Amino acid sequence: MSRPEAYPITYGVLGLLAFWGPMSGYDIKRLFDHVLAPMWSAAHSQIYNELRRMQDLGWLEMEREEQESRPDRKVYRMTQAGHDALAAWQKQPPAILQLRDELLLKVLFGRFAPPAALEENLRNGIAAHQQRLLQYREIQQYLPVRDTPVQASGRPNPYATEEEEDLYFRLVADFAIVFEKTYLNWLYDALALVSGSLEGHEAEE
Amino acid sequence: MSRPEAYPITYGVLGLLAFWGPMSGYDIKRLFDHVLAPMWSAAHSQIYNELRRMQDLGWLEMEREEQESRPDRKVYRMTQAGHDALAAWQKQPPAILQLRDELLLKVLFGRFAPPAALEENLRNGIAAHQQRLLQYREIQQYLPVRDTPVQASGRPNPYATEEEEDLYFRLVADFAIVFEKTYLNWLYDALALVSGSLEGHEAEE
DNA sequence: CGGTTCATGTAAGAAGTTACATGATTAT
DNA sequence: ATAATCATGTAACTTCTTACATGAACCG
Repeated sequence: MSRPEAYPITYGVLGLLAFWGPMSGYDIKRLFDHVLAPMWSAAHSQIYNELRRMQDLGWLEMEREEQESRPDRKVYRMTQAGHDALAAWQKQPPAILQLRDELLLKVLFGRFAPPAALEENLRNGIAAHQQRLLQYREIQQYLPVRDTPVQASGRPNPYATEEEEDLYFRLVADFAIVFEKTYLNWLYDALALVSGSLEGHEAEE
Repeated sequence: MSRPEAYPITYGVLGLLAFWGPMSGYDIKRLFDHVLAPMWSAAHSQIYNELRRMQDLGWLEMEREEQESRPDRKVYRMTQAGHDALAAWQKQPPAILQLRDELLLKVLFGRFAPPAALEENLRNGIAAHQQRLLQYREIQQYLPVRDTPVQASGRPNPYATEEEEDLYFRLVADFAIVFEKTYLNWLYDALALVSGSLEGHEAEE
């Protein structure tokens, strides 16, 4: 076991299955887009790969649901080995975050940017991150609550607002929001320094 | 030109060459580790690949410096095409940041963690990011200033403290610091919620 | 005597993106 | 009409990490 058999993205998929119960790759892709992205995105191709990988590892079982006029749904369900793997992953130390932000890289070498270019990139960054902040605030209001009990063939219900709330989802949503605020405030400052313009803005508390 | 011929990491290397003047892959690796990491790290193998790629693109010229008892140094120098490429890159819109933080993922699925595991991961995260904050504060005090004029065979001097300071390096260093502070404060809160312990800490202003 | 620095590279694998591919249904 | 949704997959490529490989010099 010197090389790991699974990777962060694998456990992202596994965690969603653990939380919401059995579902198809297509369902997982939608959850990824709503719950994990933009924190951690995944293409559908990658999700299907991870599902097959975990099936091979014995962490998931697949059941084919036949449908008329549409491709069969392949519904994946965790095995005991899958639950064990998820818990074992939680005991391993995570890699330390690398930001790898292209905008930051462009600012770093801003000395070599045509004057208008950096300013435009900063403005676009502000627009994009303002939108994200709004997105996160919406997610925060509709925090996911799993169906209880989870049913075999039931579709996941990511946006139920009643029942118990998950402390951990709340924590991560909070982080996403403070991060975006911090980033936005820095972007405003950077833009002001670069362009010497811009008066009022609205990210800080 | 539907597919790009170069990528963020390519311009990371190119920007360092633009700033500090001609140097070898080995020199660039050291600069990466001090200036860009932990914001954006690169293995030496990757840097050597990027150098060859850019040489093929005509963005760099290589000159071999012979040495006794050591492998030759290959010193890379930017061409006009290289300068043009760097400026052109600055005009392209950057990809929006994805955090992809494994610790965040583990917190998100904290419900499936053995109680002590999450707490330990949070504590280790705090230690790691405290160390980073210190690192960034040191870097901030020794902000890089390029040699003027840049000399053909001169070794780069990343830690000169006299002469003009670069506004953009300062901006990025500032961001790194506010980011680490924000993250640390969140980690403290998360740990407090998860473990119900921990009184005093020292990241907030 | 052992570890770090100097200096370069190859190879393999794992991670992630984008494009290609199909085809019916449903909503605007 | 046409776009989005449902539903799955393959292929190609880029990105990034880790391991393998060599070998002298220098510092403690």
